[in-house]
Amino acid sequence: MNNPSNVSEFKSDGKEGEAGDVAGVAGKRLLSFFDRVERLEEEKSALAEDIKDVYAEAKSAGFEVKIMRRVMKLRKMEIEKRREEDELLTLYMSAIGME
Amino acid sequence: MNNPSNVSEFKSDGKEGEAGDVAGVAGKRLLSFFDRVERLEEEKSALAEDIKDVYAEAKSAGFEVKIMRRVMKLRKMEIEKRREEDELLTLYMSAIGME
Amino acid sequence: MNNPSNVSEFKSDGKEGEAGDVAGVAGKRLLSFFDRVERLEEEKSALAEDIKDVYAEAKSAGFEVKIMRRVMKLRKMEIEKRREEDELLTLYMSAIGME
Amino acid sequence: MNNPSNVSEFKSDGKEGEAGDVAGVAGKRLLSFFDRVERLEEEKSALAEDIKDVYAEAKSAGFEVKIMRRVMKLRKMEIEKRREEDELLTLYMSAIGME
DNA sequence: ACCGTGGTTAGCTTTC
DNA sequence: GAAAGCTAACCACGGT
Repeated sequence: MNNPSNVSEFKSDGKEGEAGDVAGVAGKRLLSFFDRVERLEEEKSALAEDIKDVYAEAKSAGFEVKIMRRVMKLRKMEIEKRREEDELLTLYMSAIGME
Repeated sequence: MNNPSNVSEFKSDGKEGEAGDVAGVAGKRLLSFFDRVERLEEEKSALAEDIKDVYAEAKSAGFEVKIMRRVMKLRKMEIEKRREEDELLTLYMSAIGME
Repeated sequence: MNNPSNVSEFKSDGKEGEAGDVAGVAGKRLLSFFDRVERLEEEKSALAEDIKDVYAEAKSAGFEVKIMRRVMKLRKMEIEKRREEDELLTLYMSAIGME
Repeated sequence: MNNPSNVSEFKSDGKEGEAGDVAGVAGKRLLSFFDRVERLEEEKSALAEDIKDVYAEAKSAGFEVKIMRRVMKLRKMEIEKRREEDELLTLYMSAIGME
């Protein structure tokens, strides 16, 4: 996309009026995307906070956060590995014509 | 914490029976922390997926994701900046006895 | 480092003469770092090329590159996992005072 | 390549004996490819380590790694640009019969 | 309060 | 031209 028609419609504030007044309907659409992303990121940050809180709680219960994080990482790696093995199997099978 | 009493109770599988059978109640507690973290991380990942989806949707609507991400970053910085300014303002005001 | 003494010595070409003429000896030192990095990156790129070549050779021998890459990935993950497990064990041991 | 004759010969461990005992010579060939790739990737990783080390050294000499990476990027782009210009020049020259 | 480390994300490269 | 894999920058956390 070398000369995208939507580019001129990017705007970051409302100085020229309501979003969309200038550039047409695209501004509104874009704004809606931004709002959705912003909302999702807020929720995501909240979850990150929650996770920190759990670790803090565990720490004050006498557990070592550093080790716990490692364990979690290992768990994740195991899940990943299993998933990868499954995918490989699928690949094999389709390669030899089974499905 | 040089010799934490709970450390010896870490275990990663159930070979010796239910968590806690061997090490007492701490193992159960620890396991519960792990599960809570895992659960939260799954939700967090799901949200990350959602965000990616929104960007993908925006892209197929003709917008440039790269630019959009920049805008989101700026938005975030502005919000952050405003928040800090407010805090500073509050500080000054309380310093001179206003509230 | 808020006001690093070396900053003014960054320069990317030789318009003002030999590196170091202006800023002193630091320019020469910096240039030497750049050259070393550049050399290493060239070697690295060459290896990436070699790897591509091997895959190409395997492909023309009738093997499926896609699957081969997956196998390599899995191999790598297994090695990583093992390493991670070892490190975790080390952490455990130091946590309970063994070494 | 829908039904490659070598596919059935993929195997990831040695349970059935030496690679190649079962599937013939192809297994050995494949294994050799894997080993070559693995070897090259190890060398590549080692170089990546070396590069990191150089940056670390530069950092402890008071330079800013972040800026240095930018400079390297620019250098690379310039080299690339020059190369492309040369190619274009060659093309033009051959187009008008010069060599 | 800073530094170092580790994890996440974005951009780039390469593949299909 | 889209999709995936790789690499490098960024950010946040924990430790000192």
